[in-house]
Formats: sequence, structure tokens, C-alpha cells
Amino acid sequence: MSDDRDRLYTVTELADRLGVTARAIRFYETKGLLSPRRAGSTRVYNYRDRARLQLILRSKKLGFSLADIREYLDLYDPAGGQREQQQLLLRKVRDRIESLQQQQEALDSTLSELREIEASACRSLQQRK
Amino acid sequence: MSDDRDRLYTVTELADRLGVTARAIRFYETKGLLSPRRAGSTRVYNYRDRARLQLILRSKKLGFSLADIREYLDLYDPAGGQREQQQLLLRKVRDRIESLQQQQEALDSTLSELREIEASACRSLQQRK
DNA sequence: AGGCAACATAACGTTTACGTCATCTAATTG
DNA sequence: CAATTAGATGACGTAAACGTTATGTTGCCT
Repeated sequence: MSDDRDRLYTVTELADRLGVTARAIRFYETKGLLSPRRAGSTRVYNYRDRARLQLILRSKKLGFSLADIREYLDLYDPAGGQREQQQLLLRKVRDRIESLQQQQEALDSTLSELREIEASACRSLQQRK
Repeated sequence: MSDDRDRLYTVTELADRLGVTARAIRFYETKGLLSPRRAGSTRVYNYRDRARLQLILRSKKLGFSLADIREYLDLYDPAGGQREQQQLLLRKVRDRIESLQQQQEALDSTLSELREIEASACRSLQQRK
């Protein structure tokens, strides 16, 4: 079907496709967010790597730090099939959910404060002319 | 009325009152956000300085950079730029609102994904024993 | 063979918002 | 008067997320 799945990319190819620099991609790798295979010393990215990078970029655009993203990705990974692993995963997921809920609340209140400021700035501009 | 208006503060007094460090306050000064008078070499802050610093801190909490804040504060000086100031404020606030809304969406979708992961981890633990 | 284009690593530079010394000086206090 | 205490530079440190050389290596084309 989608021959896309079989495509392989070099850093710069992938970088161009996704609109980032090769440097950035290599940097993500040093941060443990990516781990492409190698052909000699050259990085070779496959479909999964591409998808992973896209996920990273989306998350970034939306304000998550690379550390955040990494933690998040780690929750997806192999995660081992063992009971111990599953329990650990569950705990981590729950912790993460809790902390994200707190972020959500903080975000909400910041937003409503900003909306009030916006409204009052609007009024004051409307009135004065 | 409010004798508060006559109070003067040293850096550390002001810092303690507003819950920041003296270092931070001095730093804001180097960035042109504050310019207290001096008694010899010692900084002396008055009511206005205090109000200004409070404004700075509130803005920071809402996610604006010191550069943003400075831009805004700079428009206050000429006794007439009020209108421009309000317009700038409105622009910046709206930008910020937009970016926070995007973050909010990202957070929401991340949260629901995590909840699915949680559910499936739960099931898999339940089933296996 | 020669040479460019693309890849790689290493390492220093940049911005933001301060923290953390190290030193110095002026003013208060026992 | 000596010792604290406060305040003032000045300079280096820090974390995040890369940008920017510098330098080296390799594969491919003519």
C-alpha cells in the first residue's frame, strides 16, 4: 500500500521534510528522543522514526519541553510485557496524568485572567475614541 | 490617607514584601524595568517603584518575558502614549491567549491519550491476574 | 585521480532569568 | 574601636534548545 512505509531518510532529508534543521534532530537524539539505525556512521531514519519525530514536533509547538516529551514517549515504548513493568507503567502514567491535570488548572486560570485583561483593554480603547 | 504612599524600601525589604529575591530586582533594573532613586549608592524604592514591580511580577506570572514587559512599560513615560500602550497590551495579550489556547488543546489531547493508556494498562493487569 | 557534496563529531556561542560566590564599602552596634 | 550587618558591583554558573563554526571522513561523479 503506502510505499511511504518503506522509505528511508538521511538526517537532512528528514529535516527538510519536517521543516527543522538536521542539527535539531541530532540534538533530540542526544537527548534520547530518537535512536535511528546507522549505516556505518550515517543515521538512517525509517517510517517509525519519522512518525516519532512528528509527534515530538507537534508536542513542542504546543509548549512541552523536550524533557516532558521524553517522559511521555517513554510511556509509549516497549514498556516490557512483564507484570512489574506494567505496574510501573501504570504508576507513571497516573503520576503524569495528575501533573498534567494540575497544569491544566493553572492554564485555565491564567487564561481567564488574560481574557479579563483583554476585555478591559478593549473597553478602554473603545471608550477613549 | 494611605501612609503607605510615603514608605520607602531597600531592595531586600521590597524583595521580601513581594516575594522575590533582591538579586531579581537588581536584575530587572539592569534590564531597564526599574530605576529607583539612590541614597549614596543604596537603592531607595518608593510607592511607585513598588507598584511597578508588582506589575512586572504579575505580568511574569502570566507568561510574558521581561522584554515584553519592558516594551509595555516604556510606553508609559511620555504623558500621552496611553493609547499606544493599550493597543500594545491588547496585541500581546491576544497573542498570549492564542498560544495558551493551543497549549490547552494539546494538553487535553495528551490527557485523553494517557487515560487510554491507563485504561489499557489496567485491563492488562486485571486479566493476567 | 581529484574534488565536491553530504555526513559525522567536537566544541564553543546564544538567549532568558536569575543564582551564587567573591570583594568592597558604608553604617550601625556592643 | 572592632565587629556585624546591609547594600553594591562584578563575574562566573545554570538550564534549555539549539545555531554556528571547525575539522574530519566518505561516497560518488567525471
